[in-house]
Amino acid sequence: MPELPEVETVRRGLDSLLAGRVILDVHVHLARIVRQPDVDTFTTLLRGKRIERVRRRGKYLLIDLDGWTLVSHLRMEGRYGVFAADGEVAPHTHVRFRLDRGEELRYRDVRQFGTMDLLPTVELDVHRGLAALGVEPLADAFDETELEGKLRSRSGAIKGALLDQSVVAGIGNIYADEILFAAKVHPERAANRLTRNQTREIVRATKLILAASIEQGGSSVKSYVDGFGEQGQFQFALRVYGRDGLPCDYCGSLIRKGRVAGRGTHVCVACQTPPRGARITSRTGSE
DNA sequence: ATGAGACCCTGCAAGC
DNA sequence: TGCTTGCAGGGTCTCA
Repeated sequence: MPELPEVETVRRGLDSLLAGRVILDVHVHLARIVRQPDVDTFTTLLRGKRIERVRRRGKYLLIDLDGWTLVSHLRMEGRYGVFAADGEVAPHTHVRFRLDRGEELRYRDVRQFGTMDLLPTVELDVHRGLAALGVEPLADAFDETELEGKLRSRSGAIKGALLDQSVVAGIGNIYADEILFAAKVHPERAANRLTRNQTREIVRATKLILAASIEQGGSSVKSYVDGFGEQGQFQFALRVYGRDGLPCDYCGSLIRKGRVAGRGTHVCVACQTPPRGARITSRTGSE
C-alpha cells in the first residue's frame, strides 16, 4: 500500500521514463478512476500533450503536461508501468496512455480505489485533496514546533493524527506504526498530551524512517511495484508492522496488534508505554 | 472543531 | 472440497 516512500519511488521511476515523452492517445477502460473532467474531455485534453516532469505532494503524483497537471492517487494498490504498446495487457489495467516510440504507460488497480484528476496547473491549489494537505514531512518546515501546533487541539490518539493528511502529508498505516515504535510513543497516547521530547522524537523518527525507506525503494508489503517493476526492500526493515506475535527487535517482548483510529495497529507495549485506559496493553493483547 | 464510522472494491484467509 | 464471511486499506463523506 503506497505511502510517501513508495509514491516517491514511483515518481522517480516515472520521471526518468516519461519526461519529454508525448501522449499520442488515451484509453480509459474504467471510467470511475477519472474523477474530473469527464472521460471524453480527459482523453481529448491529454492527446498530443508532452510530459514535462513528474512531481509528488504527499501521496499524490503530479504529472505536468503543457500547462495541465494529471493528479493521480494510487490509494491502496494503484500501479504504473511502461510497456511495449503491442504487448499483452495485464488484468485490472484501467487506463492506457499510448506514448511515442511504440510504448504505453499503463495504470493498473485491482481494487479500483485510485483516482485521476486533470486540471490546469495554475488551479492546482484549489484541488480538494491537495489543498487540504499539511507540510511535507521531509521538508525543513516539518519540525517539533510545527507538529506541536498541529496537535495542540487534538485530544484523540496520536496515531490518528499522524494518519490525518492535514497534519503531515504522506504517512499511512505502516509508517505510522513504525514511526511511533521508533519514537517509543504508544499509538493511543493523546496527541495533545505528548511531552516536548516525544514530539521531537516523532519528528526525528518520521524523517529518518521515510528517508531510509525511499533510499531502499520503499516497502512492498503486498503488491507495490515501482515504475520499473522492482520491489522495494524496506519491508525487511519493518520493526513492528505485520509482526504481531513476534519478538520486538529491541527488547524481545512480543509485538501486539489491536485497533487504533480504525486501523490495524502494531505495538511493543514494553517499548511504548501504554497510557491510562489504553486498549492495547500487555494484559489484553489483541483487541 | 473534532473524531468516529461507513463507504468504495477485490482478493485472500479463516471457518464451517 | 467448496462455500460463506470478514478483513485489509486511504481518503472522503456523514453524523454525533
